[in-house]
Amino acid sequence: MSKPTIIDLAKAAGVSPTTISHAFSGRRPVDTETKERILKLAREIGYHPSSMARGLRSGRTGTIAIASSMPFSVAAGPSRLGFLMEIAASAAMSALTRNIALCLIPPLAPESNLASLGFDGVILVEPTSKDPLIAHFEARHTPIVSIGKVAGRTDIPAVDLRSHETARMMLDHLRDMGSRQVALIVGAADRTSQLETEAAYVAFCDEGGMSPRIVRLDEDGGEQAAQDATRDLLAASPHLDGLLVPVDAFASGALAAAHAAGRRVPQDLRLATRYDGLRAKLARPGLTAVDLGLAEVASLAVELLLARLDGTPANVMAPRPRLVVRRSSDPTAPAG
Amino acid sequence: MSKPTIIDLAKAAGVSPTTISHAFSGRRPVDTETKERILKLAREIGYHPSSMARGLRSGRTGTIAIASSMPFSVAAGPSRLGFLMEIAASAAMSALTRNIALCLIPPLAPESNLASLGFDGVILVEPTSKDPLIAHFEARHTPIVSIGKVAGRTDIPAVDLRSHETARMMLDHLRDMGSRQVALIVGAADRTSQLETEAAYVAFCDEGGMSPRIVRLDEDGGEQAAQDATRDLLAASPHLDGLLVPVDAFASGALAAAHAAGRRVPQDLRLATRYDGLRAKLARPGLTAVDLGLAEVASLAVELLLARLDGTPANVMAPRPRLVVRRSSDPTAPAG
DNA sequence: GGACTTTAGCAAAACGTTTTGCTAACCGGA
DNA sequence: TCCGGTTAGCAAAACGTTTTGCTAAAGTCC
Repeated sequence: MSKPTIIDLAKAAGVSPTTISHAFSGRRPVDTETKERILKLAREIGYHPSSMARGLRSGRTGTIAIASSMPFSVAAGPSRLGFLMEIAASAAMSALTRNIALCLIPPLAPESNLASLGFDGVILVEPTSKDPLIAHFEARHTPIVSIGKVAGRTDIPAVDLRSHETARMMLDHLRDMGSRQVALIVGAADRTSQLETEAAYVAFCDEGGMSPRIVRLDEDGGEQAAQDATRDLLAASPHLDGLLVPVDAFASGALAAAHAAGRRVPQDLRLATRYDGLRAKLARPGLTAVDLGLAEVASLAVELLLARLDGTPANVMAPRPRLVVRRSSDPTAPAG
Repeated sequence: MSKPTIIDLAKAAGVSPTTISHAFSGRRPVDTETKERILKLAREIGYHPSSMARGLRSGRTGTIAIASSMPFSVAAGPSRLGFLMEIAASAAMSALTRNIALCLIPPLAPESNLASLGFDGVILVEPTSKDPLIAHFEARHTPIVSIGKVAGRTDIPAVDLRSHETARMMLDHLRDMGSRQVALIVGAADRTSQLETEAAYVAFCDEGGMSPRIVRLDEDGGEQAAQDATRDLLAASPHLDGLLVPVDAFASGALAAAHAAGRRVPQDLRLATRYDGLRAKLARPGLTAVDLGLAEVASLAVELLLARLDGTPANVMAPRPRLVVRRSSDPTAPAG
């Protein structure tokens, strides 16, 4: 006996398929007693409406996707995985409560294979402005929303990650803790979070009369690249006493370089990073970081996408970021 | 202009829909020249076959799911997230190369909402033998494969994680490094990996004339529970000089407790854990762990599920686990 | 130059829903 | 008794594919 269809159920209940459909969808009134009989019977024979047949009729697959185009070494390596997956897990929950399945599009998915899959919409995590995934889905008329605004693309609804505010919060904190010469180590891609961070940093330097020192690293390089760059930076600029390193993998590398160079953290050199993931928590000393409220960000992104599917998109703000102070910047912070 | 259908393309190419279908699927020969014309035209007008229509006809959704029933605090908290997500990311890649989408079923998904989603099959990550997810999908006739065998369920095709071998490898290593009294701290659920680890441990103790000392912890407790339990354990058994702690979150806690109790790791107390994730790498000292080859495990699971869908399931072995020795057990291991 | 086989393609019937009229029965009011 | 309105339900047409026979036309063999 294969899966029962709406016809089987209709026969069993002695009504027409139409009535079954209405009983489930509620789009037309059905006699209460009949409806209950139908639902009970459905449970008994194990009937579940076929998502494909429904989708074919309604034009929706009931499936959305989430993707990040980060380089694989950053995205799938341990460093970025946390960030992306923390979002994905929350988004999946959020979607599921609306009877929508969330698919994972792995980084570097060969475009050709994406083609045949049908998603109602897609969430892009911090795409760059020229991201191939944007082009891909736009060509396919798949609605996009992004987590983090896309530079120059105001037409893509986004959850604003407040990166300017986040950066400013960290910089002010470093200053309050005593740093007078802060450098910035950042990824080279033109993600909005990095652009806004740079802007906030330049403004910060301006106000404090510092000369800005920005190091841009290829995201592919990961921890090791950051360690090398930081070694050189510290050698060239011995007066540095603060380091803003938004990418957590880079922060790990910077911390290692600081140790190697004999700088005491946080006494000689204060460090802060953006994503408050496992890396920040487990580093010694723990890395001062920012709680971005990713669970809520993910929920907002799902809601935003659904709103977009219904034709009423409206940009939305991430929850206010919250500084998590640890020993990498504040010697009085609790250990652990 | 809405999405072009096979009919539009057929008209444009001056052939019947049948021919289009064959041109794409290759199930019947089509004149090479005609086929090329069709494919070219398809690209031009932006035709993509509808996955739903296809699915409706063929009975496949082209979507598989991956789920873990780990308690949320363990699964979605930073501790287990790495393990699950490392698998999920690889599985997604693997599925995508076969034109299949991988959906994420978040831990603790309310069953009611799972109901309406149609998956061709599902991969369960280390389910317990009485896992509600198993019951759920079996009731729905959704084919299941699991990563890690399911105790008492030889009918569920599984990727054998070789947990007995893995445990033995770690125990032998601890002995070789000088441990004479090794305790085991393990999760309380009846996952095969834990059962096999216990069995291996008991056999190991037997051979070496040790009296086994097993602490079973509720997986919900996370790092803190492990820290508390380890504190008590070390106080009660001061002669302990080795600790096998397969769950990496527990291992973090155990390490903290060891430090707090003034035990030097690895000189007084050697420690090993199973999953070689961020935790093991970042701990100080680094935790000796096992490279389980999760990327390959995930691929195997996808292949296994696909084989099961085609009716030819056959259990399969994970790649041979590989010990990653770090300072938590071997003082001569390289730092970092 | 027949009798086969191969090749290239078409028509039509599924697949399991949702949606859109439509009908028949019933109700209350005038 | 008739009329408008409500209620409960049905029949049939989509939705966009894949699949199964079928038909011509062309090639192959003796």
